[in-house]
Amino acid sequence: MANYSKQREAILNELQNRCDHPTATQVYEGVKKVIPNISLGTVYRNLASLVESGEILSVAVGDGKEHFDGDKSFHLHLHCKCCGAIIDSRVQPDKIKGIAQFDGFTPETSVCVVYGLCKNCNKQ
Amino acid sequence: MANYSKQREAILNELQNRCDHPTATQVYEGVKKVIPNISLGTVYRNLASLVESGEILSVAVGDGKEHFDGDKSFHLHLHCKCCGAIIDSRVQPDKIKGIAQFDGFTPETSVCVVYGLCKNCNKQ
DNA sequence: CTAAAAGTAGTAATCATTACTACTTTTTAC
DNA sequence: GTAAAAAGTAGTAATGATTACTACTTTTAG
Repeated sequence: MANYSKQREAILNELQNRCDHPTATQVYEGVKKVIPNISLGTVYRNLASLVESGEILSVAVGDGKEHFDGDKSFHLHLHCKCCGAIIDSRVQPDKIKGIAQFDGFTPETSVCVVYGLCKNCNKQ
Repeated sequence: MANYSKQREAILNELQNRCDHPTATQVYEGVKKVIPNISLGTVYRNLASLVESGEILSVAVGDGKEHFDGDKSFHLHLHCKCCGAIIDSRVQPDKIKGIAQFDGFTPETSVCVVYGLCKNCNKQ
């Protein structure tokens, strides 16, 4: 079977055993406890391939870093522009504008991105 | 009045006169036609302050660059993982999962981020 | 078992973004 | 209007996340 390595498995495990949205560096720090001499490049490569294969999600909030999420169920990400926290919210997407009353969060703007293949790239 | 400069005005203009989602560098290239010796740092600084003041939106799709959007009305961003295109869609957010039939786009995953202030930062 | 394929560690390079400094424009107070 | 303070800018250097590269190790397929 392709795509096996204990590094890849440890990275996926690390991500599924935590409920936050770590960056590549944070995943690296965590996995190091299991595989002390793992390389940061290996973490980046495997995270990218796990996103590609749909096993994890990539969350871009605009802080210059890519964050990763092991929870693939649909939920909103509340991003605090002050402290940088990323908070999960189970509010349905059609309620985005009325989100204020939930989670003690004051929303200002929201951006939704759907990932996939456009018409042209589909043909190829 | 604070916050005035012809550079800032030209940057806002550039963004509102195009219907795509340019990066800071692309905005820089465009504004250069009006103000040839504008500095890239000035573009970054003003884009950040325009986002801060809510005059434009920042769109992070996870390609390592920050994109900007002069259209503040709510709409989805369809991001093609193959060619990198960012396509606007007027599909309502509660229809995200049924988006396939629109726009000739094949969706795989979607991530929504709401920007604002969390409970703790609200208090300060 | 053994050669090809895939994956890895470690390091160097890339590139978007930010920081910094000396200079210019705008604002404010008289 | 004018002069000092405040805000903004150009240009360059620095930072930091991510990617590329190379020699080496592990896994897979026959």
